[in-house]
Amino acid sequence: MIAGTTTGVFPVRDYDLTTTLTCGQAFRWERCEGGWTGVIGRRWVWLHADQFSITAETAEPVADWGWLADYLQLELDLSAVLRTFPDEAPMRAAVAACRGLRLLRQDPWECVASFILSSTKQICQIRQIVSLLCERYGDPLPVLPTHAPAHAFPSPARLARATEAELRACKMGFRAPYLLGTARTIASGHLDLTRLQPLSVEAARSELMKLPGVGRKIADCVLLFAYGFQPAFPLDVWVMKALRELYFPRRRVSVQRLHRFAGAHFGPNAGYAQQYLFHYARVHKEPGS
DNA sequence: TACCAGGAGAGCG
DNA sequence: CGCTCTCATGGT
Repeated sequence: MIAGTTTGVFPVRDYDLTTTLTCGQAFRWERCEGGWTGVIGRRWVWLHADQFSITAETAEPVADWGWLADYLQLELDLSAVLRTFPDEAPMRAAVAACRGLRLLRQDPWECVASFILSSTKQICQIRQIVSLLCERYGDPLPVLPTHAPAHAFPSPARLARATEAELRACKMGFRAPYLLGTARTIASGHLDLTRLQPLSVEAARSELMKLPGVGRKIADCVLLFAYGFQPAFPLDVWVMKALRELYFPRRRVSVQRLHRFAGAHFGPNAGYAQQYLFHYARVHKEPGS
């Protein structure tokens, strides 16, 4: 006898589901009937939230909701994280603008593959590419009646069997050989993403940067969004611009110096602070999504 | 139209 | 080293 239910209700505080799912850390969530549909691992799920709880509906009975609690980081005390941010005007403004923003805990392979596709792409385009990739190479998943078909994120082995031309047809352009090379490296067992968690952040970063198409920035995204390494501080064009304007006005500052500043200035949850600065910069300077 | 987008890697001096 | 150029594609 299998105990299980297709509906889970989880009490939360300070959790803005919409901001969390759309702030540029994950690329697969779609608006649906006042909530969001997406895929976590090999499970399709429909999420909706009110002020006090998040409700999840799945297509198949769930006996243990740990996978969802882990992905959404439901047990994290956000206020404790925010208290570690430096007490200063820029961070107060960012926190005020991003109330309830959380960091997810994503699958490392999906995260590294997605961010390889992210380089010099707008978030809406990354979403399109990832969507095409899943549609064409991901296994179909059961969904609730009346919902659109859903697919798992394609495995490294599946993408390793594709050709560069086939991947380019998913509109990823020059990123195709990077994704293919990384898929083949993972599929061959030459690099095992499941063995990075115990490493130091520096060691884990240098492992990730062995993958083609993965430099410092993408490695830091994976360290932060998939493994939860808080010293990881992805420095993209938005965050660099924000740091320069907020902390180094009218001065020329190298990327290396920005990294050193971030590591020293933002405290034990620097990665979290980074995502607040990223989203703050985008919502205040970008008219569209 | 010109410029930009959650960059990385190769080639240069 | 650090700098510049290229890579593909689509949005603004």
